[in-house]
Amino acid sequence: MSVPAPQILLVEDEPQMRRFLRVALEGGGYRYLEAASGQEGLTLAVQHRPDVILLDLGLPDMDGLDLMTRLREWSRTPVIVISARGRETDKIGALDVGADDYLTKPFGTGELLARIRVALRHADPGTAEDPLFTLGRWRVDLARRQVLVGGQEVHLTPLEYRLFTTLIRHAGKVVTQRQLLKEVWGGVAGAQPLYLRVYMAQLRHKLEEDPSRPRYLQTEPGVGYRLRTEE
Amino acid sequence: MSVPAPQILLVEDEPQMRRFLRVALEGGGYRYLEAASGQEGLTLAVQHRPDVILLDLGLPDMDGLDLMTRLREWSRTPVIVISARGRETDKIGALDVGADDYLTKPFGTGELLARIRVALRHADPGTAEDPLFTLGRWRVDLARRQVLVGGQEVHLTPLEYRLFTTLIRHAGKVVTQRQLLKEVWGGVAGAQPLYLRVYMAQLRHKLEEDPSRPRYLQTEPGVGYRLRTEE
DNA sequence: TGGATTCCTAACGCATTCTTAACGCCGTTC
DNA sequence: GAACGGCGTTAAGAATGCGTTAGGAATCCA
Repeated sequence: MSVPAPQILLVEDEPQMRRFLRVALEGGGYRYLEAASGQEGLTLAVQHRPDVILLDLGLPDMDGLDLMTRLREWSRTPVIVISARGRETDKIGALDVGADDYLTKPFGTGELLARIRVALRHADPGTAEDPLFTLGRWRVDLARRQVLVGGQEVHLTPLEYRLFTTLIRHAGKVVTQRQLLKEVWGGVAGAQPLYLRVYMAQLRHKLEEDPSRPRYLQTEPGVGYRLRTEE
Repeated sequence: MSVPAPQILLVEDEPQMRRFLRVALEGGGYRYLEAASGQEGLTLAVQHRPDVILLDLGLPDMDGLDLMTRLREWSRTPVIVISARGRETDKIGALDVGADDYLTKPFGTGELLARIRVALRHADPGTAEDPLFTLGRWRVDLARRQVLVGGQEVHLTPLEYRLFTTLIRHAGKVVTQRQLLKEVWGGVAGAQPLYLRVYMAQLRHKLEEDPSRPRYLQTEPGVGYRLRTEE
């Protein structure tokens, strides 16, 4: 399952710098967006909600700090300032109105990309939802280690849970007994096919509507088991 | 009602640099803590849980990147690297193992303080959000380190509080015993699952209505513990 | 330095979970 | 149609893990 690449907005008036950074950013695997003025920068920030903003302070139409202030009124998107001004008061001013980092030109693209990774790391937590596996009335939250049947939580023992999630990982496909024993019991000697029968029965009792006629937890006689995914 | 000043841990072997930064940090209104070696730094980080860590990479007893890696196993405390090494590869390496910022010596104290403010801003995820965690009759003010049960304040020892807030940070999810031991005891060797049983029992006695039938502080046998969030 | 708090550790009883065995059912084979 | 193999079911003992208590060690603070 592929997540779209993070999008970077560059606000910079010098065409030469834009070309340079465009190559660096696209080479780094990011989606790239550019604005040549502060006004355009704000507009694009609203429209595209980039994941990181690179901001040159020396813009023709408005002061960079003003732009920061106006941006921070509604957005907490990480901003990395890139500037030719290396004076300490410039840095302090930018950081204190809400910038997250400050790079003085000239800088290496490697460092810039590393600092972008830091910014993305900061923005990330809480953005991602838990991946859910759903099937019929079942809802499995692998991150929470939680199994719901029709909204009702069902408690699974460690072995039951491992057996179940192993089948989920190979959903739709037949998993051989040998493979299940290896993945669930960890290749410990003495693991017998009998275990599978016992625990599959327990899973069916806890999860299936009619355990004697399993709808999803199906047996492939002589081979193994399979989690049926479609009706 | 005043919140205690943020605490900064400086890990730096040169006494001269320590003196200089101590003055700067205390002058900036921060509580100050120092370590002259990497080992001491890790120990103090575990014991005092500073809000920001300033780390010199050139330590005598261990490599700064190793320290970063070991710290990141259990903590997300912002780390600002201060280093005499200004090579780009040094910066990239440090940032990619988890550092949040990289300052090359010499630097101005004004810039350092501004970057500390940025780090503190990042660590406090909800300036506009609710710093309160509520669940049932519980109210936890993470900023003030205060726990209320039905309006009544309940005193927790440092370890109890850390264990509790660790579960809160992963609310709803199962936290494995290994992970809890790492995050609460700081990966110190000798931490045993027994500790968890003892402290979970204490937490339940202080927080749960019926400690023998916990409603929120739940055990996942063989796996870990979980703070239940929904009824 | 003394007192109080907090932490670590051991021991015991209880609950859950795992393992193992016995038995019944079903389909296939000879 | 009897024998066989594979599977499901149930139950009981064994093993493991968990909760609880308490006392001594370590630490902190005045």
